[in-house]
Amino acid sequence: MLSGDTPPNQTIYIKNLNEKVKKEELKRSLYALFSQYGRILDIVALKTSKLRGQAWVVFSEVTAASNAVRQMQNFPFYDKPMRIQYAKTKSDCIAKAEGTYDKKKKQEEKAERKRRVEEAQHNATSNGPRAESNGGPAVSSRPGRSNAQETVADPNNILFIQNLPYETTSMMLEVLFKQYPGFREVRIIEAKPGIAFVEFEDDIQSSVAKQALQGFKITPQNPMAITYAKK
DNA sequence: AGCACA
Repeated sequence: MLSGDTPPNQTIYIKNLNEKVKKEELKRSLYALFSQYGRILDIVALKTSKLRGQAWVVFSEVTAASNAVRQMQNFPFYDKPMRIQYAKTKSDCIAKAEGTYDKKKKQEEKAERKRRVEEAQHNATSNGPRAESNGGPAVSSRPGRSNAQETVADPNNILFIQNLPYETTSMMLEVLFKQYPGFREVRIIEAKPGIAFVEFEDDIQSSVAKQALQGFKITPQNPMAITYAKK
């Protein structure tokens, strides 16, 4: 069964984003990463409790969105694999451009959403013999075993770089990575084009570089995918 | 997990 069950839309909806990243930086990075698929008209990201960790990227073409959904699916971005779907509704900026944007209708929808939230809250508090929130044993079941985070490698002072263009040299990578403190060396594997290992002194320093260069494009087709090397 | 337009 396919998981992306929403019909194509020129806007993509991204979740599982790293919530620690500041909004402006997040937008910039998303722009850098996704502009390779087409013209981006808008990026929406809110940090409200309900909307943090999510973003909408509006493309000028549905085909661009489709490629982005497929090709960037699970792309490691700020240490977390992106989950990408088509947006459920048309973005305001599109409706505005089409002249179909109806401000009044929009306000009604917003008021309606708000109403429903308040109603739900009202039901939760005033009404019914609901179990109150003071009795819970605070389910902090962290069962010693790491329950399968789908093979995301633990932090490591060595980074594993994928999706490099064939013509990448270790010198090119060195220029990029040595701007970050703790840089030690680059190792490219002649027999395996497209990948490289970059070593730092410790995993804090490697993490900084990893985050900074995640998605960096040596060519427009090659956003780097950086993960920690396996131990 | 969570679909908005600060």
